[in-house]
Amino acid sequence: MPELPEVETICRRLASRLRGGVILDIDLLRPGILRAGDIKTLSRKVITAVRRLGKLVIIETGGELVIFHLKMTGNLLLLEDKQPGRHCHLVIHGLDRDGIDFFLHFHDMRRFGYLCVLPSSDGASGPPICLLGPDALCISQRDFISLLDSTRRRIKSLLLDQSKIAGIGNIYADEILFWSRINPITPSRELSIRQKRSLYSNMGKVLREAIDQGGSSVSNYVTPAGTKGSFQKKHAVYRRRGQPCPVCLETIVRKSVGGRGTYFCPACQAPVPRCKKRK
DNA sequence: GGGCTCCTGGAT
DNA sequence: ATCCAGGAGCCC
Repeated sequence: MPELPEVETICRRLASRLRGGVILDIDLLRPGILRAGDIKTLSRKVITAVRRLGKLVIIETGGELVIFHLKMTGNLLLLEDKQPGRHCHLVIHGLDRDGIDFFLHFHDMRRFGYLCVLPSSDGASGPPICLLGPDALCISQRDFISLLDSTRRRIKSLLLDQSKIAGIGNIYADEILFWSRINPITPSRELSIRQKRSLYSNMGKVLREAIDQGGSSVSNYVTPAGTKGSFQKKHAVYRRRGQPCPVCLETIVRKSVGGRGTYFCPACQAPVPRCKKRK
């Protein structure tokens, strides 16, 4: 799915068009995607904001939070009409601030995605929002290092755990670990202090650069306008098995970590030998 | 930790 | 035909 940079791109572009607009009609083509709330309550509501939390897209009205999780293949598109595409599950029709019709389509080929309509008053205190740890772009270095020190889990699995730190997915975990020269299965607590600081710094750097590039279009991610992101052109390791490392020219390898395809440079990201007690 | 599940589809 | 896929919950 869209990860933090893709979701941030989607939210920014939706916000610029939808903020100040009003919702008129809602077509819920596949009711199963609505996980909580009543979609009809959105009729005649004014959109006050569109923001991101972790990988969630949150559309705010006067009284409700509309929360989308796009999972692997979800897309939010601003189209000219309500004609649903092959995998369209929801269309929200409204008028933007200038009185021009908008049609917000929710498409999702694999149908893992969902949405919730929750009251603004206490929606954030329940799932899915309450299940998220601090956002990867908001966490302080101090809190991040405390998190790393709190467990011996493999660093890649920890970065992917949304309840500990929200927003990083499979692409950016691999890219961040590469630039930090860290092997993905290193227990987080065993990283050197230098590596922990490097990880924090590269997390911000990689995510912000990816946002500047409109995210990564490796499969079917597109912005609400249907355009592709370009950060995939800058991937150092993700889905580059068999290709040369951009730093040392060693061959990139793929292995499974926590059930996820994991790409890394076996030279730049060699495991740090542990100090073993000898008997 | 690993494995399976929800789905559809692209690549080889 | 088989493997892989921007996620994540559930089971052991």
